[in-house]
Amino acid sequence: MTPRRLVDREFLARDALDVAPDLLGKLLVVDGGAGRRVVRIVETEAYRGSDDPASHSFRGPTPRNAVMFSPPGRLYVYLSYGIHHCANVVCGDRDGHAVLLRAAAPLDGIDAMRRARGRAATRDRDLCSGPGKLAQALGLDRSFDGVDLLESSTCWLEDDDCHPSELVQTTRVGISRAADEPWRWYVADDANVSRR
DNA sequence: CAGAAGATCTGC
DNA sequence: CAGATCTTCTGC
Repeated sequence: MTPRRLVDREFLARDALDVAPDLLGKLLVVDGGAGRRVVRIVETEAYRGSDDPASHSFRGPTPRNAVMFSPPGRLYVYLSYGIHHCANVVCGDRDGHAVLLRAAAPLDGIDAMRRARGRAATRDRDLCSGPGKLAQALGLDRSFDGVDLLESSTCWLEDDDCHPSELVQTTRVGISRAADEPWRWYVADDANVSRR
């Protein structure tokens, strides 16, 4: 059994543009009531505060996005379209930067993920192949907003020295403003990436 | 205070 | 391809 190495604060205290590609291949672990669930991150997007009209933090702090302006390493979780939750890792230096976790490969606790996802999830690659699916599979909701991934015993990021061979950089999904910025990254040829 | 938009997903 | 579903923010 290899020792667990957490993604550290310094790693996350950088521009979202640097953190987003570097989070590919890292492990996200949720150890809650439904048992231990582990996924490997395969798709991310950078959101860049006041430099990014598509970011929730573009116009400064509000009650909803307050966590985005806290120190790096917190989870920012919001409700999307009144139905789905989306989970982000706050990064940068209290400047509203965050990385949206868009897709992941299920590694452990797959039964729990399938139960959480319900009827639509038949194949493993349908469990976490989108931000809403990922949050649902892992049970991440608004109650996780503000959780410190470096201090929590329920939710954290691990580095097990997995380095994806080839990354693809392209434009972000589902936004209307700053739609041309190439701030989305995913692992090439990974079956769990959204919209394939 | 009303209205519109929204970092999505699913089933038809 | 449209409906689900509701919170948040903006403009009047």
